[in-house]
Amino acid sequence: MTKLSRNFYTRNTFQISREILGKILVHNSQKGITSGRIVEVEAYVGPNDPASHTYLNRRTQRTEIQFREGGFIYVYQVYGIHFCFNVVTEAENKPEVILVRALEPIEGIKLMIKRRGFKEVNQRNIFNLANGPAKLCEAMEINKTHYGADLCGNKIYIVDDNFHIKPEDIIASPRINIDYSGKAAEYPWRFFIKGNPFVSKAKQKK
DNA sequence: AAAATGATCCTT
DNA sequence: AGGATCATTTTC
Repeated sequence: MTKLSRNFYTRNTFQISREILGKILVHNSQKGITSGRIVEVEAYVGPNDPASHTYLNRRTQRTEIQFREGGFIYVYQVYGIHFCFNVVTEAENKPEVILVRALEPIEGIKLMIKRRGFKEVNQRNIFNLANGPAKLCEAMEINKTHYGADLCGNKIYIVDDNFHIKPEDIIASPRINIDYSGKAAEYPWRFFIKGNPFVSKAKQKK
């Protein structure tokens, strides 16, 4: 079990996207520890990516953290209701991120069930705990207060437990819900673990 | 100051 | 297929 350090994050976004699958996201919160294996992500590669919040280098209060070096947390709110958790990648002034879309719950399942507002711990609920970007934020209790936090710290971080995924078990497909971005909507920049039942319900190839 | 726009989820 | 529900950004 080793915590990923700075040099893991300050690299090519696509390479990290593939390598981060199978790693474990941990939140050491006041109420207890929750963790889950990352099974689905999407790459957003900045100035040249019409689907990215930093397309054409758009720099606002919201996107500011993306311009830092890799390893920091980018949290944003969508639809006024939900939060999405992203990992900042690459070197300073290369505003790229990886959106974490789904987790396979590992630790603190009872706490996650509670945060999600489910009544009981059953298989169906466990599958629905974190199989979507906003769901995992609720289950892990990640919100705006974590904007800009350092993944190299002790609160929220990612660890490697030597879980191995064969390269052929990583599926690349188009990203979800970015129809507004024209041709970029077709780019295969969503990555998930083949056959994993915790991947989000969005259209999924065989 | 006001309008438009969602990197979603849940229910019907 | 549609409603919830509001922060962030853009436009006037």
